Amino acid sequence: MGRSPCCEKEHTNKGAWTKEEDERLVNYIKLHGEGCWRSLPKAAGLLRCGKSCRLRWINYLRPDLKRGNFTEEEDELIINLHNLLGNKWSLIAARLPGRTDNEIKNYWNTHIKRKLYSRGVDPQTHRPLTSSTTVATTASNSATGTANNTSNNKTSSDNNNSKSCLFEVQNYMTAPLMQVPAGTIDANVKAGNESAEESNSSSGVTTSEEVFPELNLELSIGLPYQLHQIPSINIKELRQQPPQQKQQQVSCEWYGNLSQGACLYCHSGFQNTQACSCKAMGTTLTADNIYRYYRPLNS
DNA sequence: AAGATGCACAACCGCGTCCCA
DNA sequence: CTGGGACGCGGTTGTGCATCT
Repeated sequence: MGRSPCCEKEHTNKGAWTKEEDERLVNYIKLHGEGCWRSLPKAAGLLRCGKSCRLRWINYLRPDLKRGNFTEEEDELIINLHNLLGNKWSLIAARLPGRTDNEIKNYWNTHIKRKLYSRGVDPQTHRPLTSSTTVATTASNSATGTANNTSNNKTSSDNNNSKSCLFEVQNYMTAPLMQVPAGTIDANVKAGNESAEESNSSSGVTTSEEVFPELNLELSIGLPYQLHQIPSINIKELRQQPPQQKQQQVSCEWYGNLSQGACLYCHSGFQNTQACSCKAMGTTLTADNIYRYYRPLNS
């Protein structure tokens, strides 16, 4: 059974937004706030579907967006986060203030992939572009074996790699966070690849229980200043909660359901064990601990 | 100067998830 | 429990601009 269309396509504009449309959208959101995207176009006098309005606002018109080129620091952060999270652009964007998932995704595809190839690193697996890789990665690397052809990488192997990456993260997360040294990615890559390849070459098979030492478990990755910000959880759903429920629901699990915040553990499918420190802390997040795991976009 | 090609990025599309009646 | 609406995400496409030939 098909889904009903999000809008009446014959009565909506498509393509590039005009300045007037932008102004209408911005003015409306300034007055009424975000949300209720389906009804927004009509209320704002726009011949657009709600989805299009939402995208235009989030990716282009939002006042807190950072303009201009990515810094070297941001580059490295994106690479590290991609190593951890795979193609979870929204999660990555949540760690980069002022950047959108779409922007990061585009930047990844146009710049960072090339940068990694030039370093001899496979952008999907974050491993050296050599043929001596593990059995587990052989299938995916067969596509990346044509390292110069990025378009060839847009195959199902990409998906497999993303899933594989997340799966690896999940495996890692079975270890308590504090037992993992907060080393740098570079150091871990250097030390880890050798041991990983060594163990793989001896066994010949990568099992789901094996770990991948090059992954950096320092989950407080982020631009430094945001770690000290006091978050302002100004989310629609939170406002709608009865007052007595608010504190109780500011929990890891609760926030894990919101795309605007990101618990790296929960979003990676990790639940209900000691490694998920935000759960272990109890149900209340504090200003001290929240930024280890979350960065609400509208903070 | 003009067409071809490549690049960057805005925008679209389809699907998954959540929530509620 | 179930079906449908709304939203968000990731992949893909379209388009304008820059560079090359």
